[in-house]
Amino acid sequence: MITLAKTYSPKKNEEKIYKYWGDSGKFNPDNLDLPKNAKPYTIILPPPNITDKLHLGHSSMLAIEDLLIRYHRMNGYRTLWLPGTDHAAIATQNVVEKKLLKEKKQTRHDIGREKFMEEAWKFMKTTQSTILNQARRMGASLDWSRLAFTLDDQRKTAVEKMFIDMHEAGAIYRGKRIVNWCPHCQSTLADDEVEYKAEKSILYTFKYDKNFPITISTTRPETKLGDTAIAVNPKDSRYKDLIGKTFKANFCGIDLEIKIIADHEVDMNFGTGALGVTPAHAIIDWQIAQRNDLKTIQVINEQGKIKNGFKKFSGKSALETRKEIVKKLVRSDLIIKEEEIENNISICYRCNTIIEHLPSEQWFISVDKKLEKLGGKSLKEKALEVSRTKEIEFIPARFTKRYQDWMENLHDWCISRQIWLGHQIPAWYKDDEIKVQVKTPGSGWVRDLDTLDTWFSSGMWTFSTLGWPNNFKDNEKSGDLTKFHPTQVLNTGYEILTLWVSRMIMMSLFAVNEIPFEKVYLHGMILDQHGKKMSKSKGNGIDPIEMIEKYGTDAVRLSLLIGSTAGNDMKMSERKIEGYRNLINKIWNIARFVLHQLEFEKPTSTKKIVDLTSSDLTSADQWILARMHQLNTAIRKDIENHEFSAAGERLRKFTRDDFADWYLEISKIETNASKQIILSEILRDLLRLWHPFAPFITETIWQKITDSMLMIESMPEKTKYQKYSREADSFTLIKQIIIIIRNARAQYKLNPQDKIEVFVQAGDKLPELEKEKNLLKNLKTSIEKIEITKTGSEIPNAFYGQVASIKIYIPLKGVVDPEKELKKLKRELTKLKGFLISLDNKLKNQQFISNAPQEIVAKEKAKKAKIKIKIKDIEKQLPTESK
RNA sequence: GGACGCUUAGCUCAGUUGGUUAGAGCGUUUGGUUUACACCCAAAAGGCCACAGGUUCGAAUCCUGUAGCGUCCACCA
Repeated sequence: MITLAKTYSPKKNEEKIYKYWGDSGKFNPDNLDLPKNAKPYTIILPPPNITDKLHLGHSSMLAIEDLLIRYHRMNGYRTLWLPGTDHAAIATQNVVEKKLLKEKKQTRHDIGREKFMEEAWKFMKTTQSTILNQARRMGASLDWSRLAFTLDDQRKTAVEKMFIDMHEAGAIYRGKRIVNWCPHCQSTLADDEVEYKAEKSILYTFKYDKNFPITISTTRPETKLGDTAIAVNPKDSRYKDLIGKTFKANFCGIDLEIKIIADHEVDMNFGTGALGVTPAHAIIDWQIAQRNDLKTIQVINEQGKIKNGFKKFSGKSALETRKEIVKKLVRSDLIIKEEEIENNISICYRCNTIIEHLPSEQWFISVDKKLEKLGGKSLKEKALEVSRTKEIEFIPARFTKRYQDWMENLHDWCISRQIWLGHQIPAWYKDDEIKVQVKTPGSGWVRDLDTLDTWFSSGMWTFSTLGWPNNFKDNEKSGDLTKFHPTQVLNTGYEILTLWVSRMIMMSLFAVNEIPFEKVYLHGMILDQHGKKMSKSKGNGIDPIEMIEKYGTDAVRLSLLIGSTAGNDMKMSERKIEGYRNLINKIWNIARFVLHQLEFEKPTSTKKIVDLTSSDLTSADQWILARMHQLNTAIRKDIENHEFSAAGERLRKFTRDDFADWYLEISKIETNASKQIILSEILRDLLRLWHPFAPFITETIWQKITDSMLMIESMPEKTKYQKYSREADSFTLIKQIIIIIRNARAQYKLNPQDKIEVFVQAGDKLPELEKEKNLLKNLKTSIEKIEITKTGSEIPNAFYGQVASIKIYIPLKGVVDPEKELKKLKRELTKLKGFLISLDNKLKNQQFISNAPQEIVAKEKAKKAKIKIKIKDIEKQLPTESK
């Protein structure tokens, strides 16, 4: 006989179970016992940044993905979940730099590139092992044999090949552009790595010098040292006469040559309607300069200081210079207005330093260039096409629009970064020559010191992890790439939809000529109980590992899976996790009861569920089997629709309300021969269904009752309980009677020892209820006397009672259908009634059809058609369900 | 400035093509130690579905507007 401890202890079992799974090798799809044509199911884990340990957001991602993976593995798919981590370039470099400064009081420049990288690798190795261990604690069934890192050797080969290929195809070019420059990180930033902070700044309205004919406005007077033009709107009558002329000006001691030009981008209503054009330090100005062939004068250098050649300003910081210039302008009486305005300043997303816009030589990916490789389409066009044709589906669908809007407005992507941590760009320079290749072209050639944007390597993630480029020769896939690409789902937070997802789509289309994934499931953020973002600095974070220690992994997983829907944020609290710990314990006790009650020995049943006939079954048996059928089919639908919360709630409802609270109670009274089969089979199938949600407890119980591994068992057959799907009537009646008795008991405030008499008017159901009389009496109802008759003529027709005894009269009129069936039928009848009324009205009012707009007529027609079909359905049902 | 989302019980949220009386968990109150479980069981209270219009026989659900909250994008000299 098998016994279980009184409460389930996650701590005692989880590590053991995870090791058991891992040792079996079954995380690796190559070790699964599958037919050759088994369909693939692949998820590539979005690689967590290697900067820090995992937070609850990662746990949520792991829970969702592991659920999908386990579900599909149990449904016979060739299931691969591939783990990895991301070197996160700037982010990690900053962390390592901070650490270096704190521990050794050194900067990266003090120790040099090579030494720094040694430190970085040491750091990354430690963090990686922390992250991977955390993933294991979450129960993630990742194929560790395929572990990848965005900066490892295999990925290095892939990244270099990609760069060279794209350069050859003309998709990568080197050019001078205004870039976002972080003076602290000493690097360029991509547009979406720049953040904005609302701040009050002063808008100065002034003239360059006394004789200058036009007044301009700016919040950054120091950049005006590099002005080469003033742009006005061509429609602006105030400046019409000046357009085309060039003026000399002496701006705070610096000589400027200002051309007056017309440009449609200029807003006539802002400031004076005249824009001082500083081509080197503003993006719009740069564009205006390009259009009008203006000179570019760079004022601010890479350190955020004024460049040489600006006399006394040279070498001073931008802010200092601004103050001096303002002072000087005031003294010369050139300032016309100073007003405080609310504007956004750009800051670095990593270090919050104010960004400078500088012209710089950088590497770019061209998103608009038509590429031969893509059949004459540009990366942008291709990436839009796959979302428009629904080749890639976004869940929830509303994110399709966000993706497309963003894609349409995408500019060329600057991919070079002046940092050390990352993939060094495979480009070589000698005098004015550039060669793009990995090995040095010979003596005198110097390699580009820059590294690639971190999204360049993570954008290649779906195929670089599956063996590209080795597995891709002559446009033919081989190996893992054939087996597992395109992947099925990418599950990630909506905040990196644009940052990452879009890049992956472009890179995959270019490299392997196919989409990287079929579906993008976007999950929300995990917030604290007040709806605030969890962050280290606020100290409001919940540490997943701490919660796992306290409540067990299964409870943490359930708290993340149930009660959250795609694309929506979720508030998390410890109390929630505690609630699911209780549910986990309930499952444990259900198993404990089943094993104890039936003195269950393994292996057992000779007969199977499908062999049972209705003569073997009581009404309760039939009812639970019918409920089980509903559960089994609905769960599949839920998971396949990515409605994990609904699936979990359905399971909880069945497990607790139906199975534990009703059926197990009844099995204490009824002891027919089929009980053992039903109890043990439902227990087993419940464990299977729960497994993707709560893998540890289900496997722990499974190990007690079988010799196999639950993780690679099959889900219960879809049709397993089908033959019982319609046999739930009698027990539904019993449930109703008991609920009425319980209500009466509460209403009359009876004590448990108070006895009651019950009279049931059963109508057609008399024979069935007579059979169940015993069950009714024994189901903790304290019924002293029960009388079931066909009609109510010889029994009292009202409640009446005294303190210690009460008689309850329960009329059951005619046929009582299974709740759901009845509800459905009634809904249809209501619709039918409504339709007839509306049809009547519309016939009376013939103008409707002729006057109504086309789309409304069409809608009406569709509605009618729909209802007509329903009427047919009802007509089919009515004879058997007659009233 | 542009786009999107949210507003449902005290709290956290479901609510699937419009359809009898709007659901769940937690919390609260009441009763119960019934031999799987107090990490339990039974029951009760609690909702003008943000507001105002509209479409419809019928609206939490569809449309328009308003307010509050939130997210993303762009960035203004």
